[in-house]
Amino acid sequence: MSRSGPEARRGALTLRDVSEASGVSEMTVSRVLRNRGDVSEATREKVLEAARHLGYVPNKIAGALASQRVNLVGVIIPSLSNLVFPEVMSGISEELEDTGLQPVVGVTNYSPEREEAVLYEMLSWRPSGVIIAGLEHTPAAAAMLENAGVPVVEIMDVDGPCVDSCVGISHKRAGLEMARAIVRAGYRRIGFLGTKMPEDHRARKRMEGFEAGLAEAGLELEDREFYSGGSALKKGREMTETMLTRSPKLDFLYYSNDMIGAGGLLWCLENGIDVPGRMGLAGFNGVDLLEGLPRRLATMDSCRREIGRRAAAIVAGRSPTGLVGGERVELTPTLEPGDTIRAV
Amino acid sequence: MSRSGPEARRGALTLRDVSEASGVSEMTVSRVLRNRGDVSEATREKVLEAARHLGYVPNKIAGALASQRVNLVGVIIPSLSNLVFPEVMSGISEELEDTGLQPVVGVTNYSPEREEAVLYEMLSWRPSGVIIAGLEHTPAAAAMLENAGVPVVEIMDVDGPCVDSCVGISHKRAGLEMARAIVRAGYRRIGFLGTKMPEDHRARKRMEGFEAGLAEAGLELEDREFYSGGSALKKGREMTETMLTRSPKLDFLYYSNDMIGAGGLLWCLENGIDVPGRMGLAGFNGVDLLEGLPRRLATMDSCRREIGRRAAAIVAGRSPTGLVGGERVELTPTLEPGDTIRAV
DNA sequence: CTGAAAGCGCTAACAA
DNA sequence: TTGTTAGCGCTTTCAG
Repeated sequence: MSRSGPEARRGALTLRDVSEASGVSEMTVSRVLRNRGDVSEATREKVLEAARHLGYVPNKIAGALASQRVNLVGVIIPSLSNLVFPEVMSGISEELEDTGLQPVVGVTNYSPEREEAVLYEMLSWRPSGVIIAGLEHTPAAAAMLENAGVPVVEIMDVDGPCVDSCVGISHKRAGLEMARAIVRAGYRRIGFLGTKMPEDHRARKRMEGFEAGLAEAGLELEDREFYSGGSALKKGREMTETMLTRSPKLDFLYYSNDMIGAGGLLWCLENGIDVPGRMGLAGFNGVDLLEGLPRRLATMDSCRREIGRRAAAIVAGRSPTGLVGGERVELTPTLEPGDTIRAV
Repeated sequence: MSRSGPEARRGALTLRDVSEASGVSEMTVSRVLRNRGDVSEATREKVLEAARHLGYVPNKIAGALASQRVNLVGVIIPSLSNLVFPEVMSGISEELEDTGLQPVVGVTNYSPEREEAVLYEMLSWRPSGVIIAGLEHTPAAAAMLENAGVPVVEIMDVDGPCVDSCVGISHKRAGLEMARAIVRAGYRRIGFLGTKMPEDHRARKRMEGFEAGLAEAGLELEDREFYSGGSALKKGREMTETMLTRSPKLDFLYYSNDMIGAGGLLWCLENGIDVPGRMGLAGFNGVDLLEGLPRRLATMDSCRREIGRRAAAIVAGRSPTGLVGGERVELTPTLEPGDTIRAV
């Protein structure tokens, strides 16, 4: 409340204030504050002292306008409550740490229209790069990405064309591999449980890949169940009960994410179902929550942190490949069979 | 890659480009694009058409510098993986939705130094307001907040003095109430399990309040255990086992968050411990994951979404109180006894 | 309803 | 090593 001290004035402090207080020209003050160019130690001290004393905070808006450089990287993701995306963010932050770049997050709630709006808003701040989840965008959003004039990295998914660079895994392949492992383990009557969201393209691709994998063995999904909203763990239970009531002969349940898979696992154990003997289970993502469950749910690691790191490296111009854009990085998720798939 | 179309040029499009393309002055183009001032329908159409055609994205940096207004609200939180903070973010986003303001997140990883740095960075973009978790800051950070010249809302906690406004719950009180409920239910030999982080002031305050509540009944904590890092669910299990091995006579375990509490619950159930008869359990936060567990863990709702909403309302100048800063909003968490505290 | 001029606070480029 | 001069792209203000 106080607004006291030397800063009690309309508007924030400017370089000029520091310049006057230190008796050094604005330009030199600017240099000191940016550690640019040669400045004598004496002057440097004077300036720093004055700036500190006044409590000067540089105006990056003006700086950015003048220098045409913005140390921001826009990161556009569907959700923060998904658990997966905060991990991607960690990877990005880690990699950006000592580059001087700062991530700025925008959340779309899996809505293409929100994505378009968020992207527009971000680009209007002229960031140094954009990292955006997914390969599917509205035409307008795609056009913006196309014309952004800065590195654009589409992450999470590599099943499709990308605007500039992409880093992710093939969700089709992930589904396919899981299906093969399941078939190999001898399961034959398989159900799928997932999200209802039509905009969750990656979950959709996993299911498609999964079905393709089953098809190789002449199998088809025997049942499906979808949910939206609410506690995923609870939904996992409920869906599992629903499905097994409807299709009691199933011997495997493939969940589109670990959280509902965990719910299903708990339900099966409580109901005395022999897992993985009578019933096999698998999820997707490799979240660390699984480590605390009574049994380790089979899953497939989605390489989230690594995806974040690699994407950030590209934006920061530090990609190990040395390329400057137009990169396509496909990471390989590892199957973690856990305790819920029979050993072959 | 392509950089094709009318935008294939160095640097991004400017108002001038739209002006030239539409034959309307820059000033009027600006008015159209901001819906400001009266513009004839004909002119408006021409401008919009040209802007759309070119793919013009306004430069907010220049706009902000000229207008001295930035539609950004800085939000500074300790972590994104904590589950709690994404929910606060949702509350903030919801409330800001139709205000024209946009939240920008900064993450501190519970480090005061990081907080200071993140705050500095944010303020250098001259946001319209700041929402920051916690009441404890470095002196420099406190000074920056003090002199920010915009609304500052400290959230999550109200146990202490705040710079401008604050919205949260009393964690001391939360701990106190929980202790009373536990004592009332007849438990007497109580252990505490929590995070090791010395910078988690709210967890610390809950523990202090909890001990004060026990003291009212002439009780003391009989044992404590702390963790850091790793899967919280798993840590909850491990700590529970450790503690019950060390102090087998305990009859209640109070966890500093729901996730480790859930781990503890699972461990107890698997080990045939009668919950809540032989052993009572409680966590904190009221996360919806609890709904999917075999038994409902006792917890206390931390009002996260509401905290986000109220804080955002203050920043947006929409607070129901009509005050302009200097507000102190204490929310009241509700105790949810679940199935892990004996009925009285 | 539309336009011209001035300048937001800073930095690039050049001069001293 | 330091200072001066021009803007960055937009909006404010004021004049038509």
